[in-house]
Amino acid sequence: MSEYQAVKGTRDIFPEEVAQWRYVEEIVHTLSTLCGFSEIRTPVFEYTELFQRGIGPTTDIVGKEMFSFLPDPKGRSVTLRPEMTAGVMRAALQKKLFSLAPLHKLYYIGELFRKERPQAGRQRQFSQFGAELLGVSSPAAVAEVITLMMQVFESLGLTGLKLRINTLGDTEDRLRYREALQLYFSPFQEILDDASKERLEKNPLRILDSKNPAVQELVAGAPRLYDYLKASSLQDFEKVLFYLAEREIAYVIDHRLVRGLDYYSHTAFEVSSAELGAQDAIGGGGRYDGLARELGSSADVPASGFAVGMERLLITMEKQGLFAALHPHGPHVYVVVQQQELADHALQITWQLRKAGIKSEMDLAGRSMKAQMRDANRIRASYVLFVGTMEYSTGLYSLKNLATSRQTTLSLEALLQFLQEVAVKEQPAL
RNA sequence: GUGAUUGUAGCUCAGUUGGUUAGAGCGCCAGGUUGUGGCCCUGGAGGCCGGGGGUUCGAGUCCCCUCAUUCACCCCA
Repeated sequence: MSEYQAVKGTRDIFPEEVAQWRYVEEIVHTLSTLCGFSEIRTPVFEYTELFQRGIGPTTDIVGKEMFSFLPDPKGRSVTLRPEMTAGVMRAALQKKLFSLAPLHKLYYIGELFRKERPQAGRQRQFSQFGAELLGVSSPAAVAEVITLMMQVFESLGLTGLKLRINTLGDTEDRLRYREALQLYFSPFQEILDDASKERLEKNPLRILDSKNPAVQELVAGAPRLYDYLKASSLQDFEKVLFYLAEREIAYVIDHRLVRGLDYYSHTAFEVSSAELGAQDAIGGGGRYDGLARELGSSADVPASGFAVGMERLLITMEKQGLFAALHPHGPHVYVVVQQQELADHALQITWQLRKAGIKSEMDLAGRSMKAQMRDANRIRASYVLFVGTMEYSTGLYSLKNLATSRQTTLSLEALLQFLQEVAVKEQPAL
């Protein structure tokens, strides 16, 4: 074991796996663009207050999971971003995007940081892709982001995902419901665990998704938010469901789905994967009409969005065998040199091939021909080009197809022409 | 933050009631074939047995501490 290892909760992604990431990222870029979203990249750290205000001081993320530090003794505290939405909204407000146009559709792929104990599907540094639709508040807008998210899953070939959806109503609805909940739970102090008691004061909605069996029994008899929704809120939700049904997106309504972040209102949703173990949420999101005001905006900027955990997505895809067809190919040509005196000549040819756009490789360690051949085989080269005294003197080179073991002798010009032709045929873009 | 789990070669793992120089398979390197790979055969390299302390004539094996891993809780992607 080496002296240094990756920091707890972080990991390295080696080339083979990077190919999987690129494949997924490609689809995210393509589909997001197709749906009219443009990419935004924001800093990995922000002033700590942004998250405190944006995510909410009662949340676990802000309460105990942030990596915060002081860049200089007199400086303001900054925090490695634990989620994306607050930063994106901040950027949009700072740039005064809404004075240019009322509506903005942004998407992102980026790294996040949360100080939690690592476990299956959970790291301290992880990645999410997501989209934010800023400036409109409507069922169509929520349906738009959900559809994009599900579209990505579908394009990747994922199956068996479960989309749960709920409505949290608007601020008024929730305020009335909140009181009802407090009234209902208050008599059961001895049944409630410590966390639930605290939530009873600060955010009683969160008691609903408690996993404590005793608490769950209570929750079963609790009043339903549904009954406290005003007609317009109910209509709003039903319209969202209508859009989903129309697009043949399967969902289940889950009245206990609350989600941990304070800024949600109306629709909230979550997608889980059976492949994931305890941390089975692969993506989630909702509508957050109040966030902009919370961040100091003088005007309302209603919004909705989603975020998908890249690592969890990749794990699920791996489990479902969706990377099987993804085999990164090696160089097109491996230049094998017979004698070390000819190594420079071989190098020169290798570079000629590369200049002609032919992916080429050569042994730089001065190993035996056998070793070079084995290497060519291992890195899955298509052809081997032999450079020996014979080739050097005649200018005619032997090219061997490793798959068929057939070998031909060609001049350098003919070689380049041939390889360029087969290269376009055999190496389609990723 | 809490609980449990596992640390022996690059990887997957053996290692008997504590007993000499710690093993296998795969991988890696070399040779068999001094101009030809995958298969096969032969050989080789590679281990502070996670780290520290203790018990013992003797510790990979037993005890304590520590670090790390993994899984779960909490919560979330």
